[in-house]
Amino acid sequence: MAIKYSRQREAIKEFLSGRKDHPTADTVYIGVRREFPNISLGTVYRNLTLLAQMGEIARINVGDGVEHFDPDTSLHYHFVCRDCGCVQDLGIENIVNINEMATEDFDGDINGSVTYFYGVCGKCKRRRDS
Amino acid sequence: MAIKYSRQREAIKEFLSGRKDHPTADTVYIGVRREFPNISLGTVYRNLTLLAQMGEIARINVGDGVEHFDPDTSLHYHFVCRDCGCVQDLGIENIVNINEMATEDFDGDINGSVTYFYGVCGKCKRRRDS
DNA sequence: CCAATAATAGAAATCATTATCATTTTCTGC
DNA sequence: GCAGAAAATGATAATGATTTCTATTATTGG
Repeated sequence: MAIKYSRQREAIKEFLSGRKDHPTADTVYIGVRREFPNISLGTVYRNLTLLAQMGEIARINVGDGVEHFDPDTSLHYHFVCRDCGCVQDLGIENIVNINEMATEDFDGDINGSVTYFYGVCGKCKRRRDS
Repeated sequence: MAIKYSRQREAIKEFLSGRKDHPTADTVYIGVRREFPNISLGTVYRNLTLLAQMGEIARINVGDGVEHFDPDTSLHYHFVCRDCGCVQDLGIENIVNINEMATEDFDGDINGSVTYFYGVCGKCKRRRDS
């Protein structure tokens, strides 16, 4: 099944491009509808899945029951606010040797890991203080 | 809303107790049905949520779309097999200073983190080799 | 331009989880 | 033990995110 161009897929890519807020499929849907008023939610899901498979975007599952999408596929870490649920990038370095550490005393192979951080984001923190 | 004893809740706790396979709600349901043939799946979910809130068990979300439950609430790490989907405990030490590391250059507060490891479990590895 | 094949919109289906509600259990004080 | 209040249950309906289905439309290579 060779992949063919689609304007909707381009619009989805364009919508995500440069974003730092890790939108959900529904957010993408609402956003892209400005340009394609009758795009289908199914089309959004299909293309997000396709783009993730092609490695053009990343799916991130932070445990809030909804899938988020990130145009930045480079290795970096995410923070999730327990107050507002926002998902932000963190500027820390790669956690060294973590996969190798984990492989000790384990009889399978470990080739990946994912770490999420939780707490209160700056905005919610300031709102609490006031 | 004071909590009252319930035989079903005890059976659920008993079923989980000592388990290392991190069952899902459905697995617990099927298991507990041996003793309570007409327990409701809703009751299972309600009690798993309750037990997790009370800190007697842990909910774990490894990104496979289903919630898993762990009677071991101590800090430890989990491995998820990309082949069979099984979830196993890992014997590694606490990843030092990870939350403090992450807090640098971040304007909110970080007070928790979760790390999952992915790969091929021992059983699937041996099956592949043969 | 045309046929083939992939992609779409819209809707229905699926799957995990939660909510509702009438009935049953548990518990507390007599 | 017993009554009554409160919580828990079972059965089922409802929800919400995601996937699948299908007839129609768009893309593409020749």
